[in-house]
Amino acid sequence: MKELATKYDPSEVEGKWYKYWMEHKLFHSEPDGREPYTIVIPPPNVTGILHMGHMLNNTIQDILVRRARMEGKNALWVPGTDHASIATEAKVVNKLAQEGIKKTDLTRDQFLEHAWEWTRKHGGIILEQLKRLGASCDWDRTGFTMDEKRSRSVIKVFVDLYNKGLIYRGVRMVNWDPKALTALSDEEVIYKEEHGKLYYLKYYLAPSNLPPLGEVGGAPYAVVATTRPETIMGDTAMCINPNDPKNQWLRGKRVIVPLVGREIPVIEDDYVDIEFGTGCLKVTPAHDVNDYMLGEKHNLPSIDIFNDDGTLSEAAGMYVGMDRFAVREQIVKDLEAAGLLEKVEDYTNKVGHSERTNAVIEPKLSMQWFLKMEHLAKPALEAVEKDDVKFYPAKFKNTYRYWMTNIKDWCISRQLWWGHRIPAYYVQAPESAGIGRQCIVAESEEDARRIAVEKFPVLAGVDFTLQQDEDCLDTWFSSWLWPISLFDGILDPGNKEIKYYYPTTDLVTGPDIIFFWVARMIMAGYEYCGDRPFKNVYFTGIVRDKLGRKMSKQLGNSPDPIGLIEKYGADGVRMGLMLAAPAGNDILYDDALCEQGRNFNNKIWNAFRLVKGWQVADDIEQPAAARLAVQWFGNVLSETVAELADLFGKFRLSEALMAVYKLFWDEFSSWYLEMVKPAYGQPIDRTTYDATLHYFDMLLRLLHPFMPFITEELWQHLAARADGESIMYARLPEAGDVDAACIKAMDEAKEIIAGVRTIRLQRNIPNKTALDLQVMGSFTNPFGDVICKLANVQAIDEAQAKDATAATFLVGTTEYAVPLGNSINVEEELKKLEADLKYMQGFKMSIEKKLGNEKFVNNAPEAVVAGERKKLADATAKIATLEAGIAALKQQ
RNA sequence: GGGCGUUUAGCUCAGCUGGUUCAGAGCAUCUGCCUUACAAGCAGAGGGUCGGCGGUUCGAAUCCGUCAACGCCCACCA
Repeated sequence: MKELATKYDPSEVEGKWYKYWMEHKLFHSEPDGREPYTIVIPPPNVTGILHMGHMLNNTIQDILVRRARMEGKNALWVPGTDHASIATEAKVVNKLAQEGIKKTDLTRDQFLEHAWEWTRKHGGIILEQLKRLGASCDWDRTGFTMDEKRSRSVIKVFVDLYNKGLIYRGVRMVNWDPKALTALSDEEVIYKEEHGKLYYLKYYLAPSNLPPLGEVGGAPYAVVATTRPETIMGDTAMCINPNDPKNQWLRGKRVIVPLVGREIPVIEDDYVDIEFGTGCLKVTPAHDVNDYMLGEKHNLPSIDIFNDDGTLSEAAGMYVGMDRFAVREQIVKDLEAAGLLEKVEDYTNKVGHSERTNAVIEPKLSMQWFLKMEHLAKPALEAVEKDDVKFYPAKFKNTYRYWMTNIKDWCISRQLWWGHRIPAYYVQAPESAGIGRQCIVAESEEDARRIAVEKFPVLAGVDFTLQQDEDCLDTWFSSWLWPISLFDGILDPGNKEIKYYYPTTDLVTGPDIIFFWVARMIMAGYEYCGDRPFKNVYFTGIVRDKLGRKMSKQLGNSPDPIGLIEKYGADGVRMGLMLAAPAGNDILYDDALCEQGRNFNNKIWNAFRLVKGWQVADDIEQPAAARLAVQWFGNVLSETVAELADLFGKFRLSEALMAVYKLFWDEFSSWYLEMVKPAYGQPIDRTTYDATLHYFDMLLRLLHPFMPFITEELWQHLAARADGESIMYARLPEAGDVDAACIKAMDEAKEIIAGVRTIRLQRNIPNKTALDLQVMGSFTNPFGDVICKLANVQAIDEAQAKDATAATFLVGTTEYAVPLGNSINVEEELKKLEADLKYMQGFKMSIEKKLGNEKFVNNAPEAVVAGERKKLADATAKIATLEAGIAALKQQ
C-alpha cells in the first residue's frame, strides 16, 4: 500500500468518487420488490445559485437518503428545479433592461424566447453545485416545473379543478405588485413595520349641508386621519360609527373632498373605530380592502386612481402620471397651502411589500382566477391532525392548523408571461351569433374549439376565433403537484412508478414555505392520489451568521458554499452544518464548525493510517488488554447503533452525528486503539487485527451518510472489491445485545486511568516511568490489564493500608493510591484530602437530613429511599478512608 | 391585537412521564506534552442559584401561576 499523507486532502478524493458513483449509476432507482424510500427535492429556482440554506437542506436530505439506502431500502431522491415565475421573469426583465430592451416592446413569444435562453444559460448551475456537496440524487430523473410532463400536468389539473367548479374567475381586491405588474397571493405579501405619518385632513361640509348658524360650535368641517393622503381622489364617501356621539352632527350630511372638491356622502357603519383618529374614515373603495368591503355594503362608486405601475391615472383628475409616493409628498404640500391640513402626526404601521420585488403592495381591484380552498383544505388538515403526515418538530402543527382553518381562496393568476399560461379561451364570434364573450377552459385550443361548438351549437355555422387568457399561473400551482407529477401521476394515474414511490417518505424544507408549498402539496396529494404526498416533514431552521443575523447580500455575511467546500472539503462542511442543526432551530453558522468537521475527517484519516500501518503476525497470542478491548468495543458499538436508530427515528440528526463523532473519536480512537495498539515496531496479532478492521468498517458505514466521500475513500482500502461496489450499498451494522456491565466496568477503568494520569501530570511524572497502583480493599474490575497498559502501571495491589507516601484519588467508593516514594508533598496531599473530607461530610449531612425527614421516608418510593441509604453508607465509608489517610499522612 | 416558541457553562445546544445516567455534551478556555496515527493532535483541569419572583410537593431545571427579555407566525384599525 502506498504511503498515506498525514493530512487528509478532500480535493483529491471527492471528484473521483462522485464520478465513480455516477458512472456506476449508484444513485439510480427503479421500482422493485424492496421497500421504497423516497424524497423529492424542494426544487430550487432554476436560475438560482446555491446558498447556505440549500446546503443545509440538501445535506439533510442526502443523509436521510444515504442511510435508507444502507438499510437496504430502495432509496430514491428526485432532483429538479422550479421555474419560479416572478423571480425569473424579473431577472429576465432586468437583463433586457440592461440591453435597452423594454418588455413592453416585445411580443409574448419574443419575451419567452429570451426567458428560455436565460434559463438554458443559468439553469441547472445549482444542480451542479449540489453534486459538489455529494448529493446522491437520481439525476436521470431530474425534473423541471415547466418541462413537458410537468406543464401538461398543471394544465390538466387546472381544467379538472375548473370542471369541478373549484376554480372561478372574478373581480376581486387583490394584492397588486406595481413593480412586477402582477397580482400576488396573500402569502406573497410581507408586512413590515414602517415609520410613516398620519395626516389629518379637513373635509368641509357641502354648502347645502351647512348647519344653521350657531348650532355647531367651531368650524363646519370634519377631520379625517389617513396615512395615504394621495388616495383622496378616489374617495367616494366618508364613514362614521353610528354610535359615535361626537360625530352625530355629521349624520346624513355631505362633505367635500379636500382639493378635489367632490361632494361625497357621510355613511354610517360600526366598522369604524370610534377611538381611532377623529372617528371619521375616508372611504376609497378602489384602493383599500376594508373600504372595498364598505363600498360593496353601501353601494358606493369606486374610482380607480392608479395605473398598474403605481402612477396616477386619468381617473384621478390630478397629478396624473406622477408616482404614488411623489404624489403623497406633493399633495401634503398642496393641502397645507390650501389650509386643508390640520396636523401631521408620526405614525407606525404595517405596510405590505411584495415578497419578490419588495415593492409596496397596492390593493387593487382586478379580474383574477381563484381556487376555492375549503374542499381541498379539509382532508389536508385532518391528515396533519392525525399525524398521517407528521411534522418535525411538532410545534408547526399549530401554525398549520391555524392557517388551514382560516384559509381563503387562492389567487392563482399572475400577470406574467414566464409560467404556465392559463388554459382559458375566449370565444370571439360575430355579433350575430349572439353568445357574447364566452370563456372555455380546456387542455388545448383544439379541445376548446370542440367544447365551444358543443356548448354553443350556433358556433358550428360561423367563423370564430379563440383568444387564450393572457395570464400565467402562480408558480406554486405547479410545485404543489411536484411529488405527484415527478412520477407522472397526473397524466398517467396509477402507473407503476407512482404506485411504487408514492406516497414519498420524507420531505425536508423550511418552515417559511409551510403554506406556499407544504400545505398545498398535501391538498393536491389527497385530491389527485387520494393519499398523503409524504409521511414526514422535517422543517429545517434558517441559517444565520454567528451573530444570529439572517444571511443577506447586503450584509455580505453569506459565505460562498463552493468556496467552503474547497476550503474544508464537502464532508467537513456537511458535518459543520449538521453539528449545529437541531430540527426547527435556526443554525448559527460559523467557519469554526467547518473546521471541526475538517478536523474530524483528519482524525478518521489518521486512525486509518495507524491501523493500516500495522504488521500482522499469525503466530502471536492475543494480549489480554486487546481481548478485553475487542469485547468492550463491540458493546459500545452496539449501544451506539441502537441509539442512532432512535435518534434518526426522531429526526435528531445533529445528535446522531454527535453520537457517531464521539464513538469514533473518543471510544474508538482514544480508547480502543490505544488499548489494542502494539508496542512500537511490534506486530499485532491476527485476531485483534481482524476485529479492528471489522470495527473500522462498521464505523465507516455509520459515518457514510454524514461524510460520504472520505468513507468511500477509506472503505476501498479495507478490502478488495469489484468495480462498481460501494460503501453506499453496504448494510448498516445492526444493534446486538449490549453487555451493560462490561461498559460500566470499562467506564470505571477509564476513571482509574484518568486518576493515575492526573497524578502524573500534577507531579510531573513522565509516562515512561511505570508506577504501582494500590487499591484499598478488593479489586474486582475486569479491566486490570487495560489499566496497566494505558496508565503504565506495573502492578495493581490490593492493600489494607496505603503507602504513606502515596498520592490518592477516589473512583466511586474505592480509594486508589499511587506510591511515590520521597517525591510526595505532604502539605499538599493533606490539603487535598482535607478538602475531600470536608465535601464528603457536608454531603453526608444532607443525606442524613433527608433520611431524617419522616415525610420523605414515608412518601418517597422504596427505591429512592434505598438509594439514599446506600449513598449514606458509601459516604460514611469514604469518610473513614479519608480520615485514615489523613491520620497516616500526619504521622509522616 | 391575538397565537406559538425560546431562556440551562464564555458559545451552540441535550435533559421524555418531577427522585443515582441531575446538573450534561460539543466547541471555546486553562495546564502539561512535537509520546514512533494525527499539534487539524495527546493527556488532564476549571467553569452554571438551570431568566426573575411566587406556588404545589417529602423533593422542582422538570408541574402551576406571574413578570421580563428575545424570536417566529397570524390579524382589515384608516
